[in-house]
Amino acid sequence: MHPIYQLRQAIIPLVQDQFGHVFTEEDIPLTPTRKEFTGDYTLVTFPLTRAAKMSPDQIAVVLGDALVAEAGNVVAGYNVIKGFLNIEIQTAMWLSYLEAQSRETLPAFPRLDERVLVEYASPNTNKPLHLGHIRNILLGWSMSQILDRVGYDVTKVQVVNDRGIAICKSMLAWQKFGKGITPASGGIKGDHLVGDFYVRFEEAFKEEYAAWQTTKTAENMWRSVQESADPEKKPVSRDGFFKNYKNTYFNEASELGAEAREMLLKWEGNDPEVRTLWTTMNEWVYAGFQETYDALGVTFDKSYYESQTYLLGRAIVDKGLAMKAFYREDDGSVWIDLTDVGLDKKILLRSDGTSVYMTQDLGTAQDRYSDFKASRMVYVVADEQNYHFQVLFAILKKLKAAYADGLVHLSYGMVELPTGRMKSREGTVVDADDLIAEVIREAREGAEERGESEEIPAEERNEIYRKVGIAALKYHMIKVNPKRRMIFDPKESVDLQGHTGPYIQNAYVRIQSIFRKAGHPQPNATLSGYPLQAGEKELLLLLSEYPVHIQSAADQYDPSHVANYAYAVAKAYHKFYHEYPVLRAESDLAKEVRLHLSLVTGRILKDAMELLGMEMPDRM
RNA sequence: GGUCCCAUAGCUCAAUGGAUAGAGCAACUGCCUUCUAAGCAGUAGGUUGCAGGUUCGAGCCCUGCUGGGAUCACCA
Repeated sequence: MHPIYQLRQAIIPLVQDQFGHVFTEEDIPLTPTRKEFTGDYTLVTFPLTRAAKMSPDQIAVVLGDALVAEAGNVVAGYNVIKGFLNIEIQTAMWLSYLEAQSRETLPAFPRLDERVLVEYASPNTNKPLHLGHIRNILLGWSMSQILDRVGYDVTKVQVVNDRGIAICKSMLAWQKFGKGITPASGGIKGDHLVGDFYVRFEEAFKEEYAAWQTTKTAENMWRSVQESADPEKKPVSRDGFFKNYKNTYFNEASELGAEAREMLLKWEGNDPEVRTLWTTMNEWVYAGFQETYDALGVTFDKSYYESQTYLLGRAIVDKGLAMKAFYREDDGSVWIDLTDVGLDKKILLRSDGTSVYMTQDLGTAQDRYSDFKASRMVYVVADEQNYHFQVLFAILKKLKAAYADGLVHLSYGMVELPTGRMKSREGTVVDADDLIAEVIREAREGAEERGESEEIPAEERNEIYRKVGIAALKYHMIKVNPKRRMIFDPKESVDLQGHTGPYIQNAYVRIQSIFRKAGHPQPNATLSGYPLQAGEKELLLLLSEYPVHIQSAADQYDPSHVANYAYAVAKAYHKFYHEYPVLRAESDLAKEVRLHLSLVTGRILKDAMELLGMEMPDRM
């Protein structure tokens, strides 16, 4: 049993008897004692001053004395500094806690018999995955692992945006310029091939548009704009005008635009030829995505495809109208008024009867609920869609959906480069596959420079480089609070030293190395009587906090809590490792205690990293 | 303009309303004949954007301001 649990059990009745104040387990103001003071836990006495009618110091002394007298098996002693009651736990408690921990496997959370669905990664099929997707994927994956660990049944889903004008552009460019190339014939990963044709389309369109701007039609248009310009307003430059006009041109005058839109219409009309091409190219993309997912070590329980869900939501519109939650305008469009909850009015059905993105999401939510009966749904989506999810959740609440109270938008900040936002037009998008290859290469070069792994067989060595490189990348992204906008410096993401994934792996590797030489600790060893030293106790106290950090990561939907905790443990272990010899410990008992500490540390590090999607090598 | 998010060391980030705000990187100094130096120890670096307020106690909560970002489509 965790000493802090017993301490709480001792404190509650004492505080009630002495001061008539009732603490619950959760609101006892008990924190780990800061390093510069002696003690294990600190009770803050200020909240008791009113009930006790005493000064904080007096309260601390009264409680300290009572704890020593009545819970002497738990509390060894105390000191009081400025109203803070620093409590020292009996060493025997810590040793038996360590014994128990090394026998158990991992922190056990009761199963909750509640399903939570996590949506993460919503790629478009016209482009390969990039840095932003990586953040999304890592957050979603680790959040799923963490929710599973604290007791939920987790279902992981992705939404694939596989339809629309964008994929038609790729298809059209492939028809025009592809000469029948396939991923196999061109030796190109499928998602990259399709992405290349998307770029190819944009280039061709840009050329067409530039040529058109020199025509008489364009010239006349520009002239009439100038003539009708409001003299009060700042004049628009010719370039500026045509930049703004680009979309209109695409929709109204462009030949390529017309062809792409025609393709989209054919797609919607189930034209066999277009559908076949669409299926073929999307399959290429999925094979490519799968490679990237494999490299990142993530899986999904189910994929939803926009082509199958984009018409959903009509039934909900009818229901909303029947419930009078929605209303119909004279032109036939359907709206919801959310001004009463501080939002705006939102359209749900256009006047021509077609639906919008929001309607589709309403339908998809309902669809998923009938698929999985999840009481909670977590959407891992970038913060540019905060408003969208506010509205979506508010609508579902108005519709009294059964799952309305369990909706969470795990909103994460956009990933930017030191040079600013990623712009596909400027070629500054960091490709996921390139980045993965780069971090693994960096891990290899780092190891070869050190020249320590030469005796390891090549195959195992490559596996180590992969684990180390991927951990460097993943840890770099997952250690920061999700809602924070992230500046991603590629140079730093391949760092292998300091506050990094490999640093944590290294602590684990040191532990495994000790076990290879000294064997594992005795499962039923008795550790009592050992005088725990400061650095040993510091490590043990930190280890004992693990479940708290998993729980807070789950409660706050923030895996970075686990990441930062794992770093703290690794740091404490590195320090311990340097300070206290294990193989050459001063006594058998000391050696046994340190082996136990190492065992529990290794287990927690490995588990924490697994929750974050990182693998541990045994050697590096 | 409305709404939401962010602002902490030169840079990237931590810090359940609790004590003297911590790490890493970069810089400098030590430590490999000793369990893996991807490590350890140390030096230096701060008016937590500004001004008020609440509190025994504020980086954290409230108000106002400044700066940055997102969003407010019959787009997705």
